Amino acid sequence: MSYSSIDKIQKVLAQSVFQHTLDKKKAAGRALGTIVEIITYYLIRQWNLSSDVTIELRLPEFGQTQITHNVEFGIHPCIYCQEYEIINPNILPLTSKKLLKNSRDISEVLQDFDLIDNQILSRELLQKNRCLIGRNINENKLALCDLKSYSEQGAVVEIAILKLHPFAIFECKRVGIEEGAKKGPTTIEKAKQGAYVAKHISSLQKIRSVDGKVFGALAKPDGNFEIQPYEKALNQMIYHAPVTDLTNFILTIGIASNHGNWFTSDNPNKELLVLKNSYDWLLFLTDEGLAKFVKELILEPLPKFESVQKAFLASYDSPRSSKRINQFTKVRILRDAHLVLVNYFSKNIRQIESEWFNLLSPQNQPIITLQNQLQTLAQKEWYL
DNA sequence: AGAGGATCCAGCGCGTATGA
DNA sequence: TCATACGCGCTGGATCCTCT
Repeated sequence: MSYSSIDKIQKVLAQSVFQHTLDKKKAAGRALGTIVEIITYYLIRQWNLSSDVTIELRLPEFGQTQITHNVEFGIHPCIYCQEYEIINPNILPLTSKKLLKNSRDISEVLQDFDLIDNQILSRELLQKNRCLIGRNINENKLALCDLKSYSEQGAVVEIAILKLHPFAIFECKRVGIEEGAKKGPTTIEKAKQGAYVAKHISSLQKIRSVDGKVFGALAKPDGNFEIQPYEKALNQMIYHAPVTDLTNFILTIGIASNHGNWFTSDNPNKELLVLKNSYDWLLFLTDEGLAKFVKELILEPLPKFESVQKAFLASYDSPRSSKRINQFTKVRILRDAHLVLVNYFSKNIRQIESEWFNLLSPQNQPIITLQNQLQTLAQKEWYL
């Protein structure tokens, strides 16, 4: 069976997996939104940023810290990162507490941290991606755990200490095709929600001149502003600024799934313009990319990919009961499905970069420039 | 009045905090 | 470990509003 578009796939999922829900299409759409997030997460990992990520972090607005926003993915300065072997994890579930109990080294690394007890790997072999295990409020640091390998004999975990404040964030959006609609989505509020967050979290703020040119106003510690053309300001921050200038600077990246309905002839919808003008980078996850992911890993998986399908179906294909928990999300995922995804992205990264993503802004830049900017920021000497 | 765009909101999913 | 309450936010259809 061939699926020509994600809209068709959404309908297939609605009929097959989401039959029991009140609104099949809506439920399928919601699940596809989760898949966009998963694709984004495994792309970030494949870009060698896996040690720097947080998921669903509450981020305060710049200069207005009483207002916070949950951001999907934050990329943070990493000031420490080390793998540790846990010889006897003492059966599942593997928790933050058990890490400390079984490794003196980890206890030492985390001695200044308040422990956050989370399950890194549950009895059912569901793992928590980028599991938060500690917080140091005074020094604005987070401790995270990433499960590297697991067997009944032991586990290897990576412990990373990150600065609380990210230097980049990713937000994902999906807008499906409305039944009977000839035009694109008119869900401006979604675009505005994303735009609001993108415009309120960084110390480098976007302002406009009377002729519509965009300038960056950088709030300096001494209370003054440094104003220059936005692109120039952004480049300076990423490539030349010392870390002391980067306090509260955040590069914003939006990922929107595209179904060819964001344009009317050559004119981008207002929704798209809002997003484009708000994020530093706006990428389309293509119809083909999302459809390929769902087809190859969920609808018609090869035997080696079946654990992804299993995790997806176990999460959705029956009425939701209090017992059932989703095992296919960016945060909680079946360990085997995670391993499949890591492998899939590693093998197909070139194709994913070139065929799954289109760049909307900045124009005329390849996706490698984004990767390069993120890595440049990650490699600055943050601890100085 | 009706077309089409803007806004609202139901239903659902998810993460966290809390407390037993 | 489990249950529950709560806050937040996503999707897509329903409804409201504006313009002609």
